[in-house]
Amino acid sequence: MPELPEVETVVRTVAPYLIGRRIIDARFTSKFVTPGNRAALAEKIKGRRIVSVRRRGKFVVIELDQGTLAIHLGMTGNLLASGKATGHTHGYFTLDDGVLLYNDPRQFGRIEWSPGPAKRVAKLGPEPLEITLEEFQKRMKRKSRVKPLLMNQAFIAGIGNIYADESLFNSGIHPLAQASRLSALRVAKLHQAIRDILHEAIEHRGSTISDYRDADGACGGFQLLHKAYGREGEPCVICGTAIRKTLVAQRGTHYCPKCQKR
DNA sequence: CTTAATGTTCCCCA
DNA sequence: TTGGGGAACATTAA
Repeated sequence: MPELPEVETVVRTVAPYLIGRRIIDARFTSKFVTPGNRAALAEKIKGRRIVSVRRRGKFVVIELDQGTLAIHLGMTGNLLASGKATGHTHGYFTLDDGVLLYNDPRQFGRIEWSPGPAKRVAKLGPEPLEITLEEFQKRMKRKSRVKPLLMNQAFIAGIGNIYADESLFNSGIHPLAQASRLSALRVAKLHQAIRDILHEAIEHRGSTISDYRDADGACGGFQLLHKAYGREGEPCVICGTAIRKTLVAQRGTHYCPKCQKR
């Protein structure tokens, strides 16, 4: 569920509930979401005060007065500022004012604590909304196909399946095009398309395909504006050709066979 | 019953 | 070292 725009929306909606709060108690119930000693993890954060809540790539980074929590929402994770625990609640934080729930049916998400700065975000590539065109051009000199490269979090942090498809559609680039063989003009178009798509998706509070909700439980709205993702067989908004769906790096990939060239 | 789903990681092979 | 293919993780819905 969560790519950069969704995680950004979660951070913006959850931060006001969390900043300055003290964690009174924490409970974790999944050996997948919280590998290792879950009781020890709870003890480490019990009594800590929340200093800041930020996004890095697809991670929610919660800075405590001692240590840092890095939360990845995986495919079906939700961070909610209210609600009752269910069978899918694998993290439950009692705050001095309010609660914080981590729900995740598939349990692909992770909640990790580091004594210092979040260790998990250290190896992430640059933020797509901050990288300059020059830096982007340099990094694109790779033999990899362009779509899997965009989804590689060490290459650029925050783009997933939806926004890779949408960015490639908007720049007219075929998902199987080799990154290093794209002209400078097309690289510049892609750089701009990524920025435009992510900004627009954040404005619309992300895309809700199935599970994604913000911290208040609200759906996003950007799924209504997708031009490629999830539109197999529907007409391309530019040329009318049916959008095609194939498999690229084991992920469903949507593109216009006429507008997007290799 | 089978397939696919907003993600990541690990193993194998070239 | 880089890159591609496949599997694994757990659950639900079509």
